Amino acid sequence: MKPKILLVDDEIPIITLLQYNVEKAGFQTDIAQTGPEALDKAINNTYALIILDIMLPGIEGTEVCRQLRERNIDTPILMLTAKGSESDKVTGLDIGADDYLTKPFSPREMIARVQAILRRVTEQVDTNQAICMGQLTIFPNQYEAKINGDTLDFTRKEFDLLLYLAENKGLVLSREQLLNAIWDYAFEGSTRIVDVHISHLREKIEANAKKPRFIQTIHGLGYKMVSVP
Amino acid sequence: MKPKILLVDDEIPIITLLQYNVEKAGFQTDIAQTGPEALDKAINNTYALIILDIMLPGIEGTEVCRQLRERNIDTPILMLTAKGSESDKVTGLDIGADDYLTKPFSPREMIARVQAILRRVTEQVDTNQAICMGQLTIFPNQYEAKINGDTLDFTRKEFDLLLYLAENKGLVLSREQLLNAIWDYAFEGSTRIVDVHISHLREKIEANAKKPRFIQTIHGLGYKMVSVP
DNA sequence: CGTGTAATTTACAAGTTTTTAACATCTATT
DNA sequence: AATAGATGTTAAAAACTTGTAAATTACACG
Repeated sequence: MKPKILLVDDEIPIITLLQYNVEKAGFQTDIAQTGPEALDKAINNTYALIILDIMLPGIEGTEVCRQLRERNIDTPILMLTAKGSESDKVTGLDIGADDYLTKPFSPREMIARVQAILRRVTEQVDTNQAICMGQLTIFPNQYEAKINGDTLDFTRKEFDLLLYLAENKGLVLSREQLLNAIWDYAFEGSTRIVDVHISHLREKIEANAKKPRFIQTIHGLGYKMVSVP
Repeated sequence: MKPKILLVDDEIPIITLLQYNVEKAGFQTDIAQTGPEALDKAINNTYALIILDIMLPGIEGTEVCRQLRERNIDTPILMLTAKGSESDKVTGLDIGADDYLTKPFSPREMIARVQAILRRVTEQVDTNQAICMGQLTIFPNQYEAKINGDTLDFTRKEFDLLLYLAENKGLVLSREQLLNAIWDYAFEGSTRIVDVHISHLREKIEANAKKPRFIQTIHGLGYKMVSVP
């Protein structure tokens, strides 16, 4: 799906110009003509970017920007400023905009800036490949997992174990295999380490479940992770 | 070395006028008199700017412009148009020109536009982009960050570290990774230098927070920056 | 050459995780 | 149902990691 960009300006000709060029560059658009409308839309939707004029009736663009940041809405913002005065530029960035553009601007430059901002943002998404298992999503590079949107924290061994189970979901893994994979070397003798960590893991990811769901015990063999409990 | 500008027009008197003024303004020049010649030169050389007449024998100026953009050649283009009707074509602004100028024009105005475009382009290289993380905004080019509008001061290492964390926000970065990224080479042995700088950073950006917020410690692994603490 | 600032090392307390060990509970088999 | 072995759970000990203050070194600048 194409990324969606919110265009905020009170002048129809500017909106039209923006819309034409932004859509031509391969984005979807949404429009707001006043500060309150922009706030409302930005809060209740997910945009890839907001192009925000500084001069708006009602609430100023700077104020819209500041209020969004206050609510920890991190959508990248490209500010449009009318004058080239330094003060405008500084205040634009001060309040949490990602970049600014002085009117009049060439459409090409505008698109270049839009893409520069998005490039920076999407570069991160690349590194975010996740492992999905029903309600549970694991983010290997962030040492983090989410269940129904709630973030779960793990200790290192717990996370390594969870990740290994998830990477081999559906397979029965013996304690020995898990020891070799996660503890780097074969523990001598018998140890219950794996069981203890499994127990902790279950406590975290199966908090409100009576029976083990994601992690199943295969008696006499080991453990197995299943994606749809 | 002086920036080089490609002048494209089929009328020698116009070329001469352009050349005289552009060179007087401190640029080098190159000349093309037909569309194909212009395309060839623009593709095989690097110019700071192209001044392109819309009326050309063979291929029209608009077509030259479109073909260049199609090849992802981003050299800024200033179009020259004869009358209002022609200028419409350009103001449609979908052919990728950066600005246009209606003939007849004053040399002074032409130079002003040339310089405006070049300023915009060079500015774009690395000005104003900020990194935004909720209340915290980082200005990479200014060695400065603001939190709720208050300016924070950092030492160089602190800022480098903050910036690197911010650029990789969400990702867990090991001490070794940070050392490689910010200290340029791998420190031998064990050192606590990263921790010490993290401690200083936190003191500055998390002044009134009990628990670490922006910078999280991932025990046994390293640190991770999050935009919504 | 001092002086002041920043960078680094050191040291140790405080904090967290991992492991062990012990006991409770469960499962399969007779 | 009894039993032996396997698994679940918990708490405390051990091992390791991190936070930070203070001491030391490096370094730029007058």
